[in-house]
Amino acid sequence: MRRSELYIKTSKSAPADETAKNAQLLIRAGFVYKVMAGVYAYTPLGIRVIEKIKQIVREEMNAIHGQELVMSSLQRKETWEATGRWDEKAVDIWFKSKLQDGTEVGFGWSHEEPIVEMMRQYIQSYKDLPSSVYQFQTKLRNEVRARSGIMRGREFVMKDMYSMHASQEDMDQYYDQVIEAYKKVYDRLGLGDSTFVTFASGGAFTKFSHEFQTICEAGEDTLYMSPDHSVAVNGEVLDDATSELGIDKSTLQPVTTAEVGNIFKFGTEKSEKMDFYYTGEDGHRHPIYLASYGIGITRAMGVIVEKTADDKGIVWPATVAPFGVYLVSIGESGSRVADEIYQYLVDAGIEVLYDDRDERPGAKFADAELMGIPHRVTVSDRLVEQNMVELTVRATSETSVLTREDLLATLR
RNA sequence: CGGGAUGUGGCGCAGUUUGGUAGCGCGCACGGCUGGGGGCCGUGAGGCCGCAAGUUCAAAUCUUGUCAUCCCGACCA
Repeated sequence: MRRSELYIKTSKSAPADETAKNAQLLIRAGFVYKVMAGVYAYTPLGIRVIEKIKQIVREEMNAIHGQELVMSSLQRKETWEATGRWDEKAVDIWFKSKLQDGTEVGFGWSHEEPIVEMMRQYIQSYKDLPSSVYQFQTKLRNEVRARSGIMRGREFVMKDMYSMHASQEDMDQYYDQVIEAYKKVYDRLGLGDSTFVTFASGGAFTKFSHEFQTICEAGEDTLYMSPDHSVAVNGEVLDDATSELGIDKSTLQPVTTAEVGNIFKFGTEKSEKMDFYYTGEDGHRHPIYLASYGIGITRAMGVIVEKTADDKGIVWPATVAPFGVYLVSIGESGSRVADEIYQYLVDAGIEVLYDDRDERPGAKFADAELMGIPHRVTVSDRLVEQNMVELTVRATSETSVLTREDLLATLR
């Protein structure tokens, strides 16, 4: 894409009403637009990152036989009444409204109950199990207080998956498979080294859940970790979990983390409440074992920014960067040759953001760095004389002068 | 929902204490110079000073209300 055709404009200053680093940088670099507190729109640049993250998650969920679908944002009151969660005393983050005929509806903050209600239509026999479905959905949550930029909004993109099983053993086995899939996801997002599976509060249906927590100063949680990182417990269940695991609490050290995923087993409790049963080989009806698995897509995006940014701006891992290359043209012959290089790289399947604007070099360099594109390729008059191009790595500032063939080989 | 702070061209800010006809930087438009780190010069466009009521000859400035935003806390499947 040519920069001259991209409407995005970068800014030297961050908006005064944002203090979160992720929001400041994402707004300055033109990835997001703030609509109101906790609500952000994503620009053409921003959705490229979201789609990259989603695709990684999609591939890993498909690999464990998850089937993608999309539920609705509008939900029925009756769907939630069976489990008592329509009540605002049970769930205090509901957005609710009414149809013109007075019918009450809710805006989806979760899709647990709606998924069960829908799957009931399709799953009746042990032959239909196990099954696992997932979606990417914009969740709407009426949080009393939004904060931390895109890390905790009232509207955010989440991947939620639900698995259904005939037995506890089958659910447990699949649950462990999901943990491994999640680890692959966080590895690919560049967060693997700092993300840990932790014991956390189980909420309404189980005693403990597992959270995927990434060490991040901007996070809201406190994790207690053993020195070898083999045990990680969320502060909210520290006493319970350590006694259950037989661990001396004083050996664990606190770190600030951000929750980037949460998985939990419902067992059969929710199925029983929602009349979600299957007929077994024995001809009798049995409740279905359910588990649920979430990944905050937009939150992960915010965490990546928080963790990788330096004083010049964002530093996207190559796996989620909106473009692989930021191509800078300098001077007249530089621009002419940059046009060629652009076509050359695009034809080779490389995603290039080509800064073809009539701007001074410094402005282009600053934008390349602020936007966090992994590689900057510079084509200037003086490089054209040598028939060479320059490659600069965003993360390390390492610079090399190459032929265009070597450039392509390096980028691949 | 409790506590604190802030709302002034698209963005960042000054002006409010001591009321007197709104200013700076960035950005934007036009012209020129420049051309490897957000460069320079000139000209110009753009503002119901969050909104509403009140005090006053006169309100960005004082009073009251209200809305919004941020931070801390509580909350957070």
